[in-house]
Amino acid sequence: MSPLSSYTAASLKAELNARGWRMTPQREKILHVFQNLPKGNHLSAEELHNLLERRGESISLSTIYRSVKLMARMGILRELELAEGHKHYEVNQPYPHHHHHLVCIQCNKTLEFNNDSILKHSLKQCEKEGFQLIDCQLTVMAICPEALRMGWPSGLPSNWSCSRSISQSEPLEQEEE
Amino acid sequence: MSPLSSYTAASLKAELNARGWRMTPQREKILHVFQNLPKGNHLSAEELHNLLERRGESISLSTIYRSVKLMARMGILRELELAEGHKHYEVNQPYPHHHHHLVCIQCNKTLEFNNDSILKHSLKQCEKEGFQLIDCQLTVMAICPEALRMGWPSGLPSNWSCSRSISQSEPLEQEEE
DNA sequence: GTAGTTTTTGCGATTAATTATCAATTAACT
DNA sequence: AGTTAATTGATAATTAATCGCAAAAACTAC
Ligand SMILES: [Mn+2]
Ligand SMILES: [Mn+2]
Ligand SMILES: [Zn+2]
Ligand SMILES: [Zn+2]
Repeated sequence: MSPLSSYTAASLKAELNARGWRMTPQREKILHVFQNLPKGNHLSAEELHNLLERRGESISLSTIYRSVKLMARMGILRELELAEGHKHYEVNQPYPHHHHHLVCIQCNKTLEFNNDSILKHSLKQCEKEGFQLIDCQLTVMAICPEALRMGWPSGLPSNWSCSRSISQSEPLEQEEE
Repeated sequence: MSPLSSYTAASLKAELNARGWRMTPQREKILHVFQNLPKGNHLSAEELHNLLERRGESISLSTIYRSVKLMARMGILRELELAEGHKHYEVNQPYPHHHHHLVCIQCNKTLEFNNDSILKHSLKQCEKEGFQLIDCQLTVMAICPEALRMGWPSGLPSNWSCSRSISQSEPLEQEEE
């Protein structure tokens, strides 16, 4: 099984067993949900729990938490810290399907984008320091067009109002000494 | 006050008052701690609280939480999601002092590194989507040399063991169709 | 500087996400 | 089929962070 291909129920079982762990219907269902999740979607433990509940394939919340954590540690899922106070998960698609996230800190709208050079820079830094790269996540915190149209930052109810954010017209070419 | 310079107690007060908010000894003390924090250090709310406690300048934990959140929203501090289950803060040094983080997911050792092109890529993506950039954080999750020497992943007690992490010898040049 | 107004603080209580405990169940191996 | 150890589900516990409120303090205008 190539590290660039997707997990199947069979390959998940194989990897679990190789570590002395077990395949279960719960783990298979969870894998299935993530494999069929439309591109650009992310699920929190709670959301995954509700989704399965609605489908009549209920799994206890404890098991949900345990499973996504395990699958993240195995490299099957990616654990994301977006801007909502809880973790989100998605299938971990290694290079070249690796992507990053643009998040509106006002409304939590999240867009994905591909950029291979970020992985390249991360690898370079790892090599320089003798680390072994596992994953890299660029999170771009920004304000979406909708929030801008609504008058961000002044026209907003006790929310973000950054007055010294990095200017979009800042010079960006030269290296600092 | 240039957006590229550091905040002083006076400029903090000016910015607070401009928004109808108030300067307090608590906020001044917290600013002072971050301004004198050695490069590469980050503080959680709890750690900041303890640090001030030890110096005999005790501030209630509620106020600590409120203050760092406020100063992050003002753009004075940067709110970091590293690998420890709680937020860390550092002074927000805009370009060209902007930096990113290489984190060992095994021991939480954190190294900083500069890389202007990441900010450039983030800006490009923001412009493409019509967003206004506030901050961007590349978090590189990896295994440090120490953990590797200890035999990661097999020689580790019920911890991370990614078998399909992005290989360091993967081809990285071509674009996907 | 004093008074008035509004924000801020400190305390305790509260929420929300996640983890721990443990008996009952079940997957894997022989 | 029987043995063994991992896993589940239910519940309790933990932890980071927020909330409500009365007292204290900062700004503003006299
Ligand atoms: Mn994604
Ligand atoms: Mn830093
Ligand atoms: Zn938005
Ligand atoms: Zn380490």
